[in-house]
Amino acid sequence: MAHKRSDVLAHAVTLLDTHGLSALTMRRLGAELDVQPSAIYHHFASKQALLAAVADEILARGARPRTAVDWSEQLREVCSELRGAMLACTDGADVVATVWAFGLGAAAPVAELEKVLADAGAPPDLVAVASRTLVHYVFGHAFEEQTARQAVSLGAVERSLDSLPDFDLGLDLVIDGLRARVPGPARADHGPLDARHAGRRAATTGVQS
Amino acid sequence: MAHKRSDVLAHAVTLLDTHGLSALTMRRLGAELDVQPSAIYHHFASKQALLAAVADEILARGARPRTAVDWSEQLREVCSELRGAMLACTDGADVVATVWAFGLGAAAPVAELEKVLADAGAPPDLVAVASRTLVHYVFGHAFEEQTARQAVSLGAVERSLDSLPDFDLGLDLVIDGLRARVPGPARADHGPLDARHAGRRAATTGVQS
DNA sequence: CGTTCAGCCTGAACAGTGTTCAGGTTCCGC
DNA sequence: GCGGAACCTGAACACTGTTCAGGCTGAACG
Repeated sequence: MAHKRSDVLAHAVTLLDTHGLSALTMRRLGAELDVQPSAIYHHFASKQALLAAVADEILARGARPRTAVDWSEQLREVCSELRGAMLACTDGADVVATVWAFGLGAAAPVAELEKVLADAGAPPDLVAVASRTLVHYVFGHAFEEQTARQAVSLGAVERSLDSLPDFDLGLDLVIDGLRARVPGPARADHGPLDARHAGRRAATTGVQS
Repeated sequence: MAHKRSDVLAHAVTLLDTHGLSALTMRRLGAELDVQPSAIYHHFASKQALLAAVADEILARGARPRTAVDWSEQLREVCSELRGAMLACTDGADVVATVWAFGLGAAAPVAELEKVLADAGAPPDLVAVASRTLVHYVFGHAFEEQTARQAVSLGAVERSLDSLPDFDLGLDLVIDGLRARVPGPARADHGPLDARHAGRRAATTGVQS
């Protein structure tokens, strides 16, 4: 029976998650579908196009409902969802970040960040800079965390996972810098920003691995 | 005449700069040296090891003297040098960021950032988080800028280069967020941080391309 | 002088990679 | 029944990083 584009995509995501990016080969994916490698080119113009679709699928699967009203919390929500989606799939950060960097896909989160910032009243320059700064941070952090995690699981290094920099703290660094530049009603009702971290950490770090 | 390891490395960097990362092949590098591809393995254990050496060489070539005394300006100096070094070589950001992400090299800038922050009196957690946040930002920004630049030069997209987010502004975002968390004598003698950007931009953006 | 030995290299091969293409099915709607 | 779209085959092309047995060269040593 013939496969549809969505079947090929689903198998590609499964193969990526179970055996990693290096196993996501046209030949291996073809074998998984009981099909010649060349058959995949009927559904995707190139491997890059396949990977772009995989990246978008990873993001779609990690979607979570939006509840925050404050713009700084909205930024945190988007970044947290992006991070969770990438970490939920083996080599997800690598795939998503690469696809986005080459402008082939994975553009939704950035657009969302831009919208939040624009609605908060940030000037256009700041919207562009801040959304990219945030996304660079999320990509870099997730990629590093995922790389380190699998380096440990492969027994290459015994570097403890707890020593990885805390995601929320770095995010707060950028958001706090942003608060001084966004005119809107930013909720800055916290003290010297110390105690509130420990409380939120467990909640926002929603990784299912 | 026999080549030394430094000769191979120098030719590799030249090849990378003139024809890009995709041209940096063992076979092509061998041809450039009038040598069989396998001969390179006498100097470098693998292509990854070669790339790690190339990344360190790119960083070494971009070294600039340190003059700042204030820790925030020191951070800017290190980040600016890192950015300049990567942008000065074709696909430099890609090579350096990848090598660093896999822990194979390019560790010097991060160590330097950590030292500056520690000397400024930042607590250990913050040192780790902030240095990584900064380096993620610099890598992400440089990679995106370099990718966009060569996409334009190849005629693929007509996206204007001026619309790229400003490097210094994003850096200030992080550093300002940092200022509230570092106890030391941070020079925060500026007003609503508007006019000073335009003045410094031309000076710090030291790209020689 | 001859010998030794490390450093450097050859040339062929291996096991993969993404991609292309002419041709061949299969199945649905008209 | 016919046309045509969707899907697939199987072989090939032009690459990639990497390995390995063997050969060459030049400097140091006795």
